[in-house]
Formats: sequence, structure tokens, C-alpha cells
Amino acid sequence: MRLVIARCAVDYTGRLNAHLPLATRLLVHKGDGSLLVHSDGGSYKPLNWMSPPCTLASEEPGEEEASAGVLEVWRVTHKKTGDALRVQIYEVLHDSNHDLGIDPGLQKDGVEADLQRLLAEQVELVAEGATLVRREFPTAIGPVDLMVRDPDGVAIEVADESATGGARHIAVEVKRKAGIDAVEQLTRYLELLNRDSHLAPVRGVLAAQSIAPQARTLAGDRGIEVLLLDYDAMKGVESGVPTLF
Amino acid sequence: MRLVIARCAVDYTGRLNAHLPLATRLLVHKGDGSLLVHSDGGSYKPLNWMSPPCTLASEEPGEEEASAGVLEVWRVTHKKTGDALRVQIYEVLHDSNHDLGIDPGLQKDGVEADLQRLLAEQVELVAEGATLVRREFPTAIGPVDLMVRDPDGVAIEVADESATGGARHIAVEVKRKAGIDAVEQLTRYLELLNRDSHLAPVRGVLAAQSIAPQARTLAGDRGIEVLLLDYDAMKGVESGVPTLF
DNA sequence: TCCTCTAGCTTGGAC
DNA sequence: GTCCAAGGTAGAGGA
Repeated sequence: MRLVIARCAVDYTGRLNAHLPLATRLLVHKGDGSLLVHSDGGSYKPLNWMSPPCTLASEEPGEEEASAGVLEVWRVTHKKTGDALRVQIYEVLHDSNHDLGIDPGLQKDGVEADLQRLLAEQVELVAEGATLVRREFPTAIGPVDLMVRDPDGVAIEVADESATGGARHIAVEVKRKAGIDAVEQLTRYLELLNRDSHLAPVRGVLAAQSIAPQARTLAGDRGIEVLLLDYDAMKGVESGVPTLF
Repeated sequence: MRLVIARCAVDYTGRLNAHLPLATRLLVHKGDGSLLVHSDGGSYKPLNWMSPPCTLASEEPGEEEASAGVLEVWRVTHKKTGDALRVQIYEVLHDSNHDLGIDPGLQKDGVEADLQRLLAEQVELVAEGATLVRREFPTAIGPVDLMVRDPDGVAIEVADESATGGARHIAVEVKRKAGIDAVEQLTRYLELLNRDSHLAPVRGVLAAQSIAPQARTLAGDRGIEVLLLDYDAMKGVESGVPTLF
């Protein structure tokens, strides 16, 4: 990894065009050839960058550039898309190389997959007496997170059976944060599943750690039930520390 | 900006939990307090990070940590969310400070806003004789990119007037890349707009530089027309260089 | 402030 | 390869 602090100007051409005026920035040239251009502040995202696979070539500046003070030009080209980054270097304030070795990578806990696994194990949270049919239940337009059988579906919903049709299957969409898009996604699955006479009628449950107000409203309109999940509580149950009911 | 190359292990607790085992990495501590943890390769995204507003505090390692070889612990805490990053530093291989000053920022061309502006100026691409009602046409659930009046709507659509109702208004959703989500978005707008008797019936056009096949299919199902846009050609028209028809 | 939508999204997975 | 969905999405912009 090469670290350079330099006064530079950058032009990107590719999916769009972008220009960075002359200023002092950090250039990180990684072992895989990729380049990051960072300012001191702003964000975790570079101002400009080139992802691997790409190559960096150093060029002499043109005559006009040289007279404007450009010492060197870096041209970073993506090997597949042809996207290109052109860095005009006016002054180098720091330049160092470092051998980092390979990284063992990041270990995560609490992503959607973990939520889904826990809810599959604690499927009674979806409906009393419910049993898991399977996770990642396949459909033509993609897998439904959880498919659940609800033995008491008719009895529970008898007060308004016309709305649910006494559904004994429940399609569950699991999200960490549910937005409108999650409701749309579940709606598409329900449309499709309810065309299958072996399953229909299927009702929908949107299970999430947080649900955007407009998503809740839209779900209500579409007869989709929402279920708030408490990840820590569910994890507590898993680890053998029962919660009180 | 402080640049540190160090052998370190990192733990993040916040919206989820994440752990980075001991390895050599680049730590970038920016002027606004934010911290980026990069490996040599991978992507432009840090392995771990903390966004501003946050504070970095250096601590003595605990006894057990010290005996395991930890020299120093950085604790980076977000001021609002309470998210925290804990960096155990085992060895410092490089440490330097740099004054970068403020950055003039990135100038972009070719983003969705540019597409939208060009299509607003060349609204006849949507339908012959069409006129612009307004950009960012407000609705209760957000702005429609373009609202267009189509004086010939009835005549053009007379062959299947039942489908369009002879719509004289067109809601246009502009995208660089249109996926299923774009169709859903436009569908929501159309549902709402068609409840407004002053506008209804409104038909929908999805205008994009590229359209995913499944989005095209879904749009077809919903009676939404798709329109492929050529950004360079549209820009050519704008700059007074006409294209041939 | 909350909420929505864009992003050179990136990245991973399935087909 | 293409396409879809998740992300500690981040960040901008409007109500």
C-alpha cells in the first residue's frame, strides 16, 4: 500500500463525469491496483476512486500542464469497463510504502440472515402454534424469507374470514429496517403465492426491528400484518436464557 | 489528518456487532474526528469506520490486554447514536500527521438530475406534441419527476382507449438504471394520481438509460410504457448539435 | 427533525 | 456473465 499526500486535481470519466479542483488530498494506492482519493473530512467514501481490477500508470504531463505546474500524471484505468481516473499531481507532501499482508476479513453479527435464522427457530412469534415450512421458500420471483403453517389460522381469523380467507399459510418477510420497498416485495410474493391453489390463501407478515411509518400504513392498506422484532431478546432465548411471558 | 499503519484488532458495536481479528491495517483519522480502517485491497469501503460527529479517545489497555501485547486502545464513539469502535493497537509501523485544508468538493455531470433536466427540455421524446406541466410534481408521497400533458393522448390511444382512458396526463419517472423498484415507485404515484379527478386518468412512462428485463416485464404488466434515453444524444441536442431523425 | 430517494452506489448470491 | 437484494448502506434534499 502506497500512501501519498499531494496537491492534485482529478478527473473521472466513466458512468458519469466528475472533476476535483486542485487541493491537497490523500491518495491511497492499494496492492490490488485500486486507488482512493480522500479529503480530510466529509465521509467514509472517497471523493474519487477506482475499483479493481485496474491499473495505474504514471505519465509525463503535457507541455501545457507542465507549465501550469503539474509534475506528474497518474492514469488509472479499469480493465473491464474502461472507466478512467486522471490525477494531476502538483506537489508531493508525503510518500510512503507499506506491506500490510492479507486481511482475515470482517465478522458480522446481527445482519438480516441472523434475524431470519432466529425467527425461524422462534416461529411462534409469528403466530401462536405456527410451524416452520421452510426458510428461503422458493418462488418464481425469488425466495420468501420464511413460509409458515398456521394450524389455528381459521379459528383466529374467523371474525373476519373474508379478509384472510382463513389462511393457513403465512409468508414472512424479514427485515432489519422495513421501508415501503419491503411491503412492495412482500406484496409481489403474496400475489404470486395466492395463485397457487395448494397454498392459497396465504397471508403476509412483515417482521422487522423497525418499521417506517409509511411502510406500516401501506402494509395496513394491503392487509399485511407487521411484527416488531427484538433482536437482543430473541438472541437471549436462543442462548437458553428464557424471557418471561 | 493522521495516518497510522498498525497491527490492530477492531470491534464495532452499534446497529450490529462486528469484529476484525488482528492484522496490519491503515487507520485514517480525519480532521472531523472520523476514523477509517482500511486493509490493502478489497474496496473503496473501509472494513470498519466511524462517521462524524464522533470523538476519539486513547486509553491504556486493560491488564489482560497489556499482557496479550496491546499497547494502546482507541475508543471512537458516535456523539448521537452511541455506536462505538474499539481499536486495540499491538504495533505502530507508521504514524504521521498532515494538514490538508478544506476541499472544494466534487463536480459531477451525468447524474439523474441532469437526465431529468434534459428530458424536461426535450419532453417531445415522451410523446409527440407533449408539453411539460412541471418537474418534481408534488404528491402526498413524494414528487413525480416529470408531469407532462399530452394533447393528442386520446387520438393516439383511441385503439385501446379502455386501457388508458384517453389519458392526457403522463407521469414520468426518470432513472439512469431502472429496476423493479422504479416500476413500483411509479406504480405508487399512478395509484395516487388517478384518485385525483382533475388529473385522472394519468398514464405512466418509465424513462431510463437502461432498463432491467424484469422491470420491463413488470412495467408491461402494469400498463407502464418504457422509454430508453440516450444521454449523449440528448446532451448533443441541448448543445445545439441536432441529431438526425 | 423525520422521511424519501439517489448512488460512478458496492457487494454477494443465485441462476 | 446477468439480475436481484442487502447494506452499520451514506448522503442530499424537502416537509
